[in-house]
Amino acid sequence: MESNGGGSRLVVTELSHIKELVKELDVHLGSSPDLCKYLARQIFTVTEKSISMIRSGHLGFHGRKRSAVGAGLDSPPFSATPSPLSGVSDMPFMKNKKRKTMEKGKRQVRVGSAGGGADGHEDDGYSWRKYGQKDILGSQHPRGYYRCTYQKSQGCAARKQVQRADEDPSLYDVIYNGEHTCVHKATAAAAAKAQPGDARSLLQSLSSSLKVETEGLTPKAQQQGWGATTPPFSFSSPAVSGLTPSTPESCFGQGVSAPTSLEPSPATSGSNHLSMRARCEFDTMVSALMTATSMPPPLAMEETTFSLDEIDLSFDDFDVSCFFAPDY
DNA sequence: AATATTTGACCCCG
DNA sequence: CGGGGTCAAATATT
Repeated sequence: MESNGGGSRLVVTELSHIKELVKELDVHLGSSPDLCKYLARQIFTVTEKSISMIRSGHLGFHGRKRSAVGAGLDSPPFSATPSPLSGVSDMPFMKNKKRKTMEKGKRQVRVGSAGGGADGHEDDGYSWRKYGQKDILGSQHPRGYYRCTYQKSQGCAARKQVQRADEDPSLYDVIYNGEHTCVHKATAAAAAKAQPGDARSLLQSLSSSLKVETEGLTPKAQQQGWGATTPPFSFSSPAVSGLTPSTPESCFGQGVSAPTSLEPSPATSGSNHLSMRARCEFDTMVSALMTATSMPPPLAMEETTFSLDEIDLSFDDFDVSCFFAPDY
């Protein structure tokens, strides 16, 4: 449906936006440990790099494989700013409306529903549980109230409100309230402050985040957990396989549970975005890993440099292995 | 049986 | 008092 030219431009636009979001995150994150800031900066850097890569045509877009991105997996574990997908506009909407200074700690975004399912809105990467719905005065559509699924198990206080826009039913206004304290966000924290020697947890975080990226694309194996089916990404490393996560589920409440259909939606501009993002995440995590473990002695990466093509490949095979050479 | 959603009641605040 | 956010019992789903 889309030409490659327009596609890449779209990607650039998209990434630029992510860049903006990250910038904002960097600001809003003033209350969090500066390590998070560091991570945010990393993401920013990588994003920029990616953009320049695309600009220089370094990566020809093989517009193959319409990986259904209908359910936009997004918001990397360490991103406190949920950024659903395509239509995220920070809030330049709400024109001459009586802007009621939003309380601090709230973030509002408008997202498009694209292929998020005939009824539902976009999946932002977290799993939510609806706890209420209310008709709002002056609004045609009711407002839904959600809280993080892990509020009970992990005390995650994140909440959000979703309301369909009156003007354009294909858009939703989402107000996020509170930060995620569940593993998803904890992933970042873990990555940031992991002490040397705690590399295994980092690797786990990494793999879990990559898993999140992949999950929505898995035609089969949409089962959660690692055991049963082939994990989206397998990490071959004595250090890791050695400890064999007792119960990955208990370690991190597994990633997205994409309630939205995995139907092969037209995938307007999907795969590339995803690939890019997966790569960005990977890079970020890797650098965090290296930093946290003080690169030199602990871990030495061997094949951590899989390119976009390889990642894309993984979407086909679901069998990409990363070899972390533990020299100890 | 365990979990998620629906929906009216309840509560707080302007 | 009334709007909007949350609770929780009843249902629906898995």
